[in-house]
Amino acid sequence: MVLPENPKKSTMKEVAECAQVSISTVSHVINKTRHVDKETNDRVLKVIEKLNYAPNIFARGLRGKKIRVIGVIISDIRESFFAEVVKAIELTAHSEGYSVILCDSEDDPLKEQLHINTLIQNGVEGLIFAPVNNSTRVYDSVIPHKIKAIQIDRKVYGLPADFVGINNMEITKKAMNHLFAHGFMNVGFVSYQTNVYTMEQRLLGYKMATQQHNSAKKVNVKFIQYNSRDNKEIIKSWLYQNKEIDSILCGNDNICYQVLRAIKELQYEVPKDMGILSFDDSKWFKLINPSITAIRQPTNQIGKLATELLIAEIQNKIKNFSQKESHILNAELIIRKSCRESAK
Amino acid sequence: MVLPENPKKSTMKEVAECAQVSISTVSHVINKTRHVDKETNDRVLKVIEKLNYAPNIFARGLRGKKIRVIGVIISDIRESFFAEVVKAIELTAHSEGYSVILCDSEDDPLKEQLHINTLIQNGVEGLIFAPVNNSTRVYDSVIPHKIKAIQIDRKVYGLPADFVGINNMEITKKAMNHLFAHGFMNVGFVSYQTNVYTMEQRLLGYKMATQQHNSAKKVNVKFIQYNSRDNKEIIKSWLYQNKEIDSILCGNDNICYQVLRAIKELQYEVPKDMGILSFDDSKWFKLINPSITAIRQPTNQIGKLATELLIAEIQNKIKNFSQKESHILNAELIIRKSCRESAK
DNA sequence: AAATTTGATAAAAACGTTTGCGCAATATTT
DNA sequence: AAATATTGCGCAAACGTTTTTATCAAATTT
Repeated sequence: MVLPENPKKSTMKEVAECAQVSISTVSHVINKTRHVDKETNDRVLKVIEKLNYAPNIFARGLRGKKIRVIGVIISDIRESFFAEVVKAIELTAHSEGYSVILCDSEDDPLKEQLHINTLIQNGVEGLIFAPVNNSTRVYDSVIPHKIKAIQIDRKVYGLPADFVGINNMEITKKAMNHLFAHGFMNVGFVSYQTNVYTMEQRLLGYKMATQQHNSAKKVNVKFIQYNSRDNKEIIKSWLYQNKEIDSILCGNDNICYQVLRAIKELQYEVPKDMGILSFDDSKWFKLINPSITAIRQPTNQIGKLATELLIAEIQNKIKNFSQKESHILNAELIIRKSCRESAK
Repeated sequence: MVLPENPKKSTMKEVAECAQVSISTVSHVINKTRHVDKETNDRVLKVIEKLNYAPNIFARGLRGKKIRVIGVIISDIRESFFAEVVKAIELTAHSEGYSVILCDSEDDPLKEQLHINTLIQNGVEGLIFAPVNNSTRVYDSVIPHKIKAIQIDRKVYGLPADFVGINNMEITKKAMNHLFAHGFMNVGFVSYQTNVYTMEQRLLGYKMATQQHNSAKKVNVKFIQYNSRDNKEIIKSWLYQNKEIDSILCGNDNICYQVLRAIKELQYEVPKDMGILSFDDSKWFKLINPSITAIRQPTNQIGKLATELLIAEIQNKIKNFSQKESHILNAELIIRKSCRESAK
């Protein structure tokens, strides 16, 4: 391996000396912040190239310059939804010259608070996060630092942050009606217990659709813990105790996985004995037999839009500070074969 | 939302004034870097608490203090293998007080180089990366900055970085022998084309096992592009042109997905017409019918060990600089039902 | 009792940028 | 030709820490 000519980090001062100009001129050349004579400019650039110079980010940050780093806090990077969103965030951020610090909250408010604090201490210019719960308390620390923030997936009211997410209530209703239309009369809902508006909306959609369809029917919701190992067993006993349930709406692909395992062990057949419909369209849904009908969220769009909004706000290309908006994207129902006619 | 008492970022100077001590005393209290009178110490701490003071990371970094950020470069966070490894990296790093900047190289050497440069500019103390190819040229820029690095998954010789990965050749042989033992005579190998030692080892294992089993048999390898949309079709035509192939070893779960789709469209039956064995144990493998036999990599261990090694090196808790080690962990063959007796 | 050591803190010099201020020299207007 | 505007650039003061050196009293040793 060949070492570059100058093995130690060079500074602006060295560049200045080597190019026979003042430090300030070098700075202005780099930042294009005032006019510099073409000839001088080229000379400086050449020296920068030769010395392999790159500005010291700490000195820059200290002088109040933007350092182009954003923080992202999500529940768990292993969830396909978040992996896809983060991928889109990364791509968009990098294309605008921003780096991304990733944090998993694991839906733990304490971890969330901790991450917010470290991110702010690390000097991030902005934050994209999926709030753990409805408490605005956790975000108080963001305000005094004037950090811009965007909330994704889950929405908390009263937060000074735009929201990017989907039309949860409507798509849930649509999914429910799809189930009803195919003869499923008793839809159960399995989801993680999270105290956020998003979940409220889904529940509302679920309840409204159920009651609209047949007001006598009762709703049946099973909340499971995010990190619990017993979820399969819990679902099994729930199904065992609620024999009238003929179909399940799953809160995400991971939950659907647990549900499918439970169903398999109970030797129920999909869709004959049990209809399945899941939030988040895992690619594996296409391959499973029967293939799984799913609600596809526009993960790329969510990540891209959130990042674009954040960066626009950071760069003050944007409106009134106090007016925060919700950006509601459309989720899509992908119809496959797990919701055919029910036998019950 | 209640705003904290002091809405603007406070500085050390303010703390000093408020506590009636000098700035240096405050610094020493914070860093525990010299003895301070108990009473003074407590007073300073109380003021810090009250003013909600946190040190400015840029000023710190400028003075050469460690800032506890590491960079991670992997191919694509949406790949389950990397998502799991990154998760483990994050957990370990956070528990040691480090933050993680995430970058996807997308197996593009240019992006890799770009990311390395920005990470270094962002002042990361260390790097964990899955090299895109065998060229050491890309990493030259790391050396002069004295950034510690660990390579994971893929190994490049001559890089001044420890390696953490698995016993690729051995596990590949083991997988092949499992196929042979179940009557599959013509194993095809589908993988991404990457020019790294890891892949060479897998290929070697594949070839050695094939020739050891029956020296007359020829090897049959199909390389596909990482981001290509045509992979399913490419695999179909490859299988169409190589009718003798009775089983497939897949380079990862994503490839396995493409292979399974191709097979489904060709209306082959697994395992009767085609045996399947895949690197990377996706949770969905358990649910697919038939369930897929897979090579499980210890992703948590890989991420954890890599991070621990890196942090140990950063903190100089470690040995001779020039002596780099390979840490080879054991992958595991998870036997399921996609490799039963062949009918061919 | 003078000399030395120790203990506790303060003062000030870095670290490498950005940026407001100002000064020439040249070009343009009166 | 004098007055004014423009162009091109250097000087030096921040930014908020860490860390070396200095100070000054009290405690200990001679």
